[in-house]
Amino acid sequence: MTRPADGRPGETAFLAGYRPAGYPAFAVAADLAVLTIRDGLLSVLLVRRGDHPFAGYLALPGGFVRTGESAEQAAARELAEETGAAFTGHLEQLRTYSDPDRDPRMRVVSIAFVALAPRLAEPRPGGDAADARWWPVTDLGFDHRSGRRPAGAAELAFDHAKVLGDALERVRSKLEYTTLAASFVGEPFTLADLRRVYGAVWGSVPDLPNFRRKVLSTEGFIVEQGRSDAAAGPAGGRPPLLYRRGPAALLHPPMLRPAAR
Amino acid sequence: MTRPADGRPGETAFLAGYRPAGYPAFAVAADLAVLTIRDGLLSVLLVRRGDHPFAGYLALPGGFVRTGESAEQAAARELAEETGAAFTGHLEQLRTYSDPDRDPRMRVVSIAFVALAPRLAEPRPGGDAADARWWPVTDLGFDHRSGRRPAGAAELAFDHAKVLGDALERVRSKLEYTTLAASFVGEPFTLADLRRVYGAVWGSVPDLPNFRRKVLSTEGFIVEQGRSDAAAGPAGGRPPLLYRRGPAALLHPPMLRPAAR
DNA sequence: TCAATAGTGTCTGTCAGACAGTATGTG
DNA sequence: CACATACTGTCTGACAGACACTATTGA
Repeated sequence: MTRPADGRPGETAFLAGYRPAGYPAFAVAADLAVLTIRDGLLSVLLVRRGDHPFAGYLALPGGFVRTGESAEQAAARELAEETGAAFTGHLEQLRTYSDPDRDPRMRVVSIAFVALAPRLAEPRPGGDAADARWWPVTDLGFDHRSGRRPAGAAELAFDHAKVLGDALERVRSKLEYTTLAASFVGEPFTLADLRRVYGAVWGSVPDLPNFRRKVLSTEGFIVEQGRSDAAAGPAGGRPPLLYRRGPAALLHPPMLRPAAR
Repeated sequence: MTRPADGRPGETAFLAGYRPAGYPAFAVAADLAVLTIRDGLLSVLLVRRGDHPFAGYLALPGGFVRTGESAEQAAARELAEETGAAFTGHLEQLRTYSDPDRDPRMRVVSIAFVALAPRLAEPRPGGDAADARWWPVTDLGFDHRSGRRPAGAAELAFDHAKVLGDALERVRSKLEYTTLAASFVGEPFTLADLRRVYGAVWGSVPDLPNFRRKVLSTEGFIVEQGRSDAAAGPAGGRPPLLYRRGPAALLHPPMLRPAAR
């Protein structure tokens, strides 16, 4: 992106003599809303904080951005530390939270990320987290509509309740116009698996025939992978066709969530 | 958002003894992509940099976030400084750019914003900007589709070409599912004015009868304000009805840009 | 044969694309 | 009157909602 300063006359000399001055110093954190579907419930990975501030509170995993790495790299690093393996799912920037008093210790700007993953192994504790585990977002007081929470819901540390609310709304709306739902299921998956993702995220499952028609008619959303050999349900039933994620990223036209209409 | 530490046992004492240590210090900037429609062209406010680094290059206006203010407050302050008056249009966070070498002086994280405004008075120079003026984005090599630019287009300072490309894509897509287009026109406006906004942002004007039907049938998008008394065009013609922005923020279902289908 | 899960066909209403037509102003 | 701009009516096809139906498995 940025060309070397040598291409710009006089700049190298300027930089050699440059001393930063007069700008307030900030710590910069990368915080993660890691979402997955567990037992049909949209769930988020939270850590129980062991140290002040907000000792004992639930918090989004995260950490400070280091010298020499971007916020995206920091987020990927945190994610790998938290889950114990290189992360291969979907990771995107959400937004940045910069209220002056959002951290009582000092001035910290938090660049928040959303990560979507198929059901992962149980997380292992890392950093200053006393423990880390999955929480169904409904257990935290988040509904499927607004992302706002009733008074009395479990309090999260810092402004993480707002961050998580924004993350949920981002995901709910991205299911409408992208193929992101497929990031929530392990491969290969069935159409019923994929439909359950929409049910968990939106709070209501789309009508099955219409859902099939939409997904199958969207070129490149999913790719058929053959029929499972011997994978009928526990109580019998026709074995489903299996699919993998396709190359398409966008849905045109979008699939609007039921309540929105 | 954050409750006072007094509600959390032991934290006040912890904070009294706390000394920040071990975290890299960053400068945090708020940079602005201020967009408007001028002479039917989507245009962005750019400053010509007077000082190193990138002396002589075009850049997005912006500045460092100060102690005690959020990035949003910093953006609003910069905007007011740049335009010479309190800003009343639409201002939203775009995303944060944090590549380690995006600024050759030091580590600077840039929180970028998009501002939309009706045609403003000519900007007045401020800060380290040698001068500030409006540039049609097509003159900068941005097309109406991808936001990516051909090699050889006028170079912008830092990573601002990427920021501006992201801003343009944000606006193009937000016109689809929000009523944001009305932020680009001064009140009162005509339906033809509003339609020209879509034309300028998308690169092709929507079909007029269909556009009218969509806009007028979306409750709360615009509010009729009576007919202009004596405002026929220079060559005559029927005087148009006048409108103001309505309370609705979202379009359901969305109005998709022509090329997308 | 039954229960259970997978998958299909089809009617209907809504809405966007296309475009021909009407209304109301100025010179 | 011509002309320019504003505005309306309507046909059509694409597609989503709703829901009744068929298919294939295990017990």
